[in-house]
Amino acid sequence: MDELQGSGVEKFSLRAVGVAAGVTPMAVYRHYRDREALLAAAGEEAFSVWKARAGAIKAAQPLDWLRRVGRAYAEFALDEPALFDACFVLRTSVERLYPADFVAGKSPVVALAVKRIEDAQARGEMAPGDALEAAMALWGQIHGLVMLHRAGRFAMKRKDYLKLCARSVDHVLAGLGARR
Amino acid sequence: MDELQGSGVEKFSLRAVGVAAGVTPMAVYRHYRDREALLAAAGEEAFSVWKARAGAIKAAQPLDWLRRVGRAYAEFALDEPALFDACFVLRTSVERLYPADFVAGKSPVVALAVKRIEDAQARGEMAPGDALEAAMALWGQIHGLVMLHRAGRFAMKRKDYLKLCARSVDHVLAGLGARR
DNA sequence: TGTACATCAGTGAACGCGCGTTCACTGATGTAC
DNA sequence: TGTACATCAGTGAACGCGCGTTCACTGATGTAC
Repeated sequence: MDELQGSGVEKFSLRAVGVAAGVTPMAVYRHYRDREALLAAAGEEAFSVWKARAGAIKAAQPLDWLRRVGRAYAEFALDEPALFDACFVLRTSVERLYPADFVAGKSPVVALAVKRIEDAQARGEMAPGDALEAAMALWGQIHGLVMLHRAGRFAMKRKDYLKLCARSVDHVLAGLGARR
Repeated sequence: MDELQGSGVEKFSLRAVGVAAGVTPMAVYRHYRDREALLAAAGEEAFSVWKARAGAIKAAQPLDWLRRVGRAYAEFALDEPALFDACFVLRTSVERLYPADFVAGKSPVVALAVKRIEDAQARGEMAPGDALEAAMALWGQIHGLVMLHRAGRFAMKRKDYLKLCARSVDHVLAGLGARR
């Protein structure tokens, strides 16, 4: 994980991992079938880091929670780009498929978001509608801004970038009939 | 370009390009300084394909134009994933930086979008506000859904996926105070 | 309690692969006088 | 009009590199009798 975080997904080789672990690259094969299996395991670990970050968010109001998780998503991408890639960019990791797997609640964070959206809708703080689709719109928004950032499109200070993200997420929330 | 479209960005090697062109890989060096220069040139070409697609959109109403260009963006990603990557994912291509380069109108399609948004605002069809930031929110939305699709998150027919994208873009437009 | 053996983590050399790039070259085409 | 030379596109062998993976191995640790 240190090696993944430090050098990124592209440089993630068995040799590099071996050096980082103070061990011969071949030692990896004692624990994982091959490179793919190791990367999948690293992806699981990376995802649990994201889950911990998302799980640490406490907010009384559903809309606040949604805003904060959006911010946490962007911060995760800025702080741990390699882990973010392992979670949300690489195709090798265990992917959840829209809509089936999300309806089934297999994506823990999306499931939480759907719940908050349904809460907000029940309270009259958001317009009624497909909560899962609303969650995907919010995810899509923050994911897009993050990927554009990753592609080097933003020349902004971290703080300003995060504010821009927040305003964009607010636009989506407003479009979903959110109050305020 | 055939090789890029056919095999994707990852497999884009001088050797593969040589084979595709019916020529020795070394022949490339007669025309380009190195691999990076060739890829940059291919990126330019890819971007002109996107510009042509975007330029072909004719719409009387600004909001219609914005919806259609969003759809065209998703279709471009689905039809020509490698060209899309060369335009919007790779860091090697000539990147425009937000906000400076976009304010200066260096990104032709974003410049068009800003113009339409300003038109719509002037007509009272959108709420007043920072037009460039509105354009980035729209771009972010469609880009995010495209990148999630690229990461294998959607198990949907093309048509249904495009409809989902359209609904998400509409949410953003609604959040930006668009009529209808 | 002591011995034989299995299990285990890790080693180190070597393999074949595809890559970008170097180098000296060939042969055709254009151009100046 | 003919010749000498420069320019040009492309060749083919070779380089060093990092990669995943194979193979046979070593030496320590655990365990059964």
